[in-house]
Amino acid sequence: MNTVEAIFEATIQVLISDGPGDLTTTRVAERAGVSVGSLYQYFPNKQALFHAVNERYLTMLAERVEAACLAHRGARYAEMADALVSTYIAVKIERRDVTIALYRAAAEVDVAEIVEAMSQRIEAASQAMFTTASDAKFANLSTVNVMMLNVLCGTVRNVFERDMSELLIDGGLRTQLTLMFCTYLDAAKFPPSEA
Amino acid sequence: MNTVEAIFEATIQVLISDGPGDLTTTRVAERAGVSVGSLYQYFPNKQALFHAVNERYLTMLAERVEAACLAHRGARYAEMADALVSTYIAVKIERRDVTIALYRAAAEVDVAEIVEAMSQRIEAASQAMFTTASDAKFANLSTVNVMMLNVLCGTVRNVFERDMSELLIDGGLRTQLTLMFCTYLDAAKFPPSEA
DNA sequence: TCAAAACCTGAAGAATCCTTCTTATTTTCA
DNA sequence: TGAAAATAAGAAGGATTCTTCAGGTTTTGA
Repeated sequence: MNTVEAIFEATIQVLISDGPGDLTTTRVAERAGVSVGSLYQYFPNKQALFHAVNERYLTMLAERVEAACLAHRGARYAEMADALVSTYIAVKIERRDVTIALYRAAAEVDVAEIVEAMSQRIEAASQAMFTTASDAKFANLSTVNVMMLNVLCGTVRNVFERDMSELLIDGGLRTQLTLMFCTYLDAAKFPPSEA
Repeated sequence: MNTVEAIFEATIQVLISDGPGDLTTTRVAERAGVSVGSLYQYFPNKQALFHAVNERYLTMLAERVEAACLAHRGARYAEMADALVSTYIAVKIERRDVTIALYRAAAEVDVAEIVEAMSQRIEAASQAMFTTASDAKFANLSTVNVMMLNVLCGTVRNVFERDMSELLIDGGLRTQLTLMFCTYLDAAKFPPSEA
């Protein structure tokens, strides 16, 4: 394994086992099996390393969601909602420990910028998808779309941070969130469905 | 002002201006206009101070939500949803800087316990309220209720941390979240409304 | 082959930070 | 009033941490 790769992985492992408060250059180097000096050969400082790890993870997340949105253009809106929710949760659940570790570390000001950038990528991809829904047009899609993504990201984070395993393993979160989005989208449909 | 009170307020101010990473006993004492020695007269260590500040804030939040839930028993479920959303957002928006500062500081393991305890208080109060809805019974209220609160807490946090001012000032967050809950509750109603 | 470049090492400097402890001041209350 | 208790002050100890640097080892490529 590459030295840089080892450092990346070690950073995540330290984050998982010791938390962001105990993420020290010494510990990362030790875990990566290299010296502190080597670490500073590739990263100008601790902050840069931390930034890189977060950027990598969030970029991967954004790409996966973008791909899913692209793949569901022209589908029915209920399928779109399910795809969005399912993909997002799937990525997050794939490496649960990493997900939780990075959620905890997200407090740093530095990370906020990355989160913002990736949020906008995802929002754009999602909105582009819903615009092509085969069975509905939406009145104020922009607002609705922003809401859904805030709800999706926020709720998933909350569930992970509270470690509500039941909701994750039995798919309850996915099912309920999809249902919620479907009813919400239905209400935003244009022209409105007669009730 | 009390010394303890001054220390509490100073802690929040340091959290707001310098962030949780630079929350030092020296800085807090300085800002509070007391010596470090005095700080340690009231709190055994920095952690305890931090814990106390968070507990105080979250307890207040829980109490306000509980009161709102109690006040809306027997109402229509749409009104309940609005009350829940409105109250929660109102409390969070009242002192926006404090809200944001504590969100950022919530990464500490110590805080997770308090968050969990308060979440359960709020969940219980909310469920008790929705049980008394005058215009509907809900099939699996427990699941629906847990979902709504995760969505509420998660989404609001997301919006604050991303600093999406538009959604807060024009009431868009409140309106949309309430609408989403109403459509969701409507789908969970028993017996189901004919579509 | 062999010099230059790249890479690695780990001790040490410089800067903080948490916490304690001794001393001083103020308040309590008998 | 006056002594005991409570409160306050802030310098200093002890422990970490980030980062640099001088000097080795390995790889490259001509």
